[in-house]
Amino acid sequence: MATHALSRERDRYVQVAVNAGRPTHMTFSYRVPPGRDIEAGEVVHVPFGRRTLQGIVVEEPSGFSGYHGDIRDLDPPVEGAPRLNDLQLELARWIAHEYLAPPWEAHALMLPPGAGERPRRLLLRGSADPPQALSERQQQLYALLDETPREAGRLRAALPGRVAARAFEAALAALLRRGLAERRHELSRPSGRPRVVEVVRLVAAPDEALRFARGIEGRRASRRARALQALLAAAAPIAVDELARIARGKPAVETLIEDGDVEVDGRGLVTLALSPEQAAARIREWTRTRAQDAAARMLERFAGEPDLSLPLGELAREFGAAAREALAGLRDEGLLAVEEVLDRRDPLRSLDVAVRPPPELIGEQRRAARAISEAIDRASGEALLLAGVSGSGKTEVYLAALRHAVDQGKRGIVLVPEIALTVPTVSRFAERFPGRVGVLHSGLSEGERHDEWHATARGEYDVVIGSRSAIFAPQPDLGLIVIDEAHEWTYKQADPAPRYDARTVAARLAELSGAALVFGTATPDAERWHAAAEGRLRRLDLPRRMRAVRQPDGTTQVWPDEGLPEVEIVDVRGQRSLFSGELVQALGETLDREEQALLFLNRRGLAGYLLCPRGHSPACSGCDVSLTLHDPPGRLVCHQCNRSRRLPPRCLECEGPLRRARAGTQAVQREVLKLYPTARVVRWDRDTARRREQHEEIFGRMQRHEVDVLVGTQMIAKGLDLPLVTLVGVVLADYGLHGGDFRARERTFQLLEQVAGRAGRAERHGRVIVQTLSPDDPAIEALAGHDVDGFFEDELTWRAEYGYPPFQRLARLVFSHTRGDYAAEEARRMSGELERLAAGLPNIEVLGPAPPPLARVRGRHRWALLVRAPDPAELLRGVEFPAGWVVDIDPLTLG
DNA sequence: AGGGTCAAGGGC
DNA sequence: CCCTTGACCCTT
Repeated sequence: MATHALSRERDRYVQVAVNAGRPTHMTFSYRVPPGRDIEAGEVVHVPFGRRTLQGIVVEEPSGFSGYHGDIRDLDPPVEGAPRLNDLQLELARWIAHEYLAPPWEAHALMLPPGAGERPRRLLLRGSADPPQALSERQQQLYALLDETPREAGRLRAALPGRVAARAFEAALAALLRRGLAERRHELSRPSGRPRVVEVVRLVAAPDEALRFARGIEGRRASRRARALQALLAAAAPIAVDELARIARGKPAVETLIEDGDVEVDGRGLVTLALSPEQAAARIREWTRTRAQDAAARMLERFAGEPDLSLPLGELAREFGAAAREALAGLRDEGLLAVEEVLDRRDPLRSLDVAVRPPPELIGEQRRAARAISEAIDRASGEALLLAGVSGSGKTEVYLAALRHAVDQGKRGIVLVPEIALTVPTVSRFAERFPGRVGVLHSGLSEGERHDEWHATARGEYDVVIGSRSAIFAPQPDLGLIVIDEAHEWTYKQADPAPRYDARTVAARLAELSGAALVFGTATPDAERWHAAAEGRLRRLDLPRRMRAVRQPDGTTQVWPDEGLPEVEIVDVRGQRSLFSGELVQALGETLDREEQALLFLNRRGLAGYLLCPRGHSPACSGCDVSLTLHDPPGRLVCHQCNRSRRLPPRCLECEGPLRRARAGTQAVQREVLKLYPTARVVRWDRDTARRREQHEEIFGRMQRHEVDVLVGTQMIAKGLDLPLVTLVGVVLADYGLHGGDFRARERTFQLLEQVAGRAGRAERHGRVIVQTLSPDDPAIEALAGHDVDGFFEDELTWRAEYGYPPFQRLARLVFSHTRGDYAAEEARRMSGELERLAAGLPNIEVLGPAPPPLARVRGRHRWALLVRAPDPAELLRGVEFPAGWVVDIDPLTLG
């Protein structure tokens, strides 16, 4: 038998990260249909159970999959589907690995906004005969079903009462079994789409269009047109009666005479009063239909302005009701075309900035900018710490470095805390890179986010400014990443997975792309301060405040300023009132000078702790961390190791009475008004401002000096420039110093230093008054001298001793369940399993289970474990976490 | 998530 | 007998 070589195609398989709803830590294998080209990074549709889901191919196809069950085929290619590039893929893989994140969630970070397709379940009425005996719930559901498919979730919500998912599924299953209901699955369209408008454009040559416009003849001649035509053709006078006969009626001729188009002499002879050209135009006008007329006018307009593109919607307004009909004819003639044009939704469209030349940098600013520029040129992914005191001109250094990057044909990403994404910050960048600044943050509409992302991907922006997730902006030719206020906690995503830290991701992205990375802050965080101290991070210092002075010629000159505001520590031990005499007096003087004051009170700590009047707080003997008050059992508990003790009746160190730490900006506001009833006092905290506009409103009022005293929590500490503020009062510095968390001191120091930096930012000298129960605390002493390095030297000594970050890393594991005893049991089981895994390995500790500060959230009981190791993720990677566990690598809070 | 399964308890 | 509810498993 004749045979030919069988080209037996070897099956190829891909691993797909599937968006399966409940996050999965697995990828799934699919066969690539023969003949299909596919590469890692492609967004695909895959069959998954009964449904079709969206997924991302995470590895190049290979000859075998490693999975021994049945393997299904990929669905046909998705038209217009996005695709991750190699860098994005590598970054996503790294995030999944580093943060134990589900692969879909890690990869989806890289997708354009709105690219997600959600699976939808549609239900409709089945063909079976109407119900026999149905339960009440089944009847209710059946009544909601209809011929038109409806989304299951909506039907469930429409049922009377709150119906649990389980109960809904059961009722639905019963209806499906009897053929009373049918279901369909589909994927929603991606919600992120470009907005297009249809515009009309000239496609013919202008003179051709004009020629065509003149050639448009009417189908039926009007009476007046006939008369004019006859006069034109005869080129001689015609008698009135004769003309009336031609025009089929005397009124037409009378109208012509009245309008002055023709003249009649005493002998009754009519002559043309118009030039032949004018007459021809009139004839055309009177013989055209509305559509023909509209067509002619459209052509004349477009011929006169060949680049014109008119939105389809405006056509009727300009050319009358027949414009559409006219357009159809002209499209058929190939003269005009309707094109879809991208209508960019631009969040900065209303931003009106004057382009400003950069100021001359001086001294250390110039050296810092040069060092960053050199790192950009080396393109080796180097990271630098720009440690600049408040007002030292960090932003100018960023701008100079960005300018250098752009001059080298590169681009930048700038991350700022969400709160700083206000008009003033963005304007500063837009002034230097007009039209070349994109923004990406949660305050944008989905459409704006979509358009900004795609504009970025097309390379339209030199600089993209955004919050945490802007680190994933698809900025081509990345040369510089700036992370402003790099100590801010908002850079760590805490809640839904992937729980990544944008600063660590940025470092990885810098390595992968070669971009230089700058962490800018007045108060570094412990990790970066330590890395700089060890030489792993190059540190650039800006130790002096700078003042920009506008010169008469319009340029800006920068001068060193007098220095940081003086910090006065006021010992308020034993004091009963909220304000010390010093603070009352300083406040009065500030108001007299018609300047502004900030009063800061850090009201944090969801669970309370105890504080005696001398500033002592009972601490855990094993963890050196303040104990947290747990009210129902009336005990003090350590949130790290769960050791607990009875409430001591008196302070363990000084026998003083112990009180619950209670704070309140509201009380501060009331106190100010009591002392100075005419002062305009405004409170700025989570209670008074939640949305961006509310923040901007308060900030705006402060800027316009409609406020004398601003009382607030950490919000007032952010890098906002308020030149009239000459007094900063810290009402009580101690609250944050004992927060039941190893990072509480660092956090408090950063906050207080930032708050202190708000005073006297312009030419006016600033004063800072810090009231405290712990004047001898090293954090307070460091604050008095603006001694950031001194603080960290002290802070890191005890962290090293007790094995906290940055010397060890932590992983936080929280299990939550509706049943408290089960939650505790599962936490104990996991703790046991981890202990067994860690046994014999050096340097790994499993702490807990302990109750987190929020031991019950929405009816679910929570228990927490802490793994302390040089790389805790390594230990956890092989562990199976049943539903209900949340794993956070490098958590910033233990809340 | 959304489908299954199984088992136990309840109303007819 | 069938519904309801809870617990659990699987999807390539």
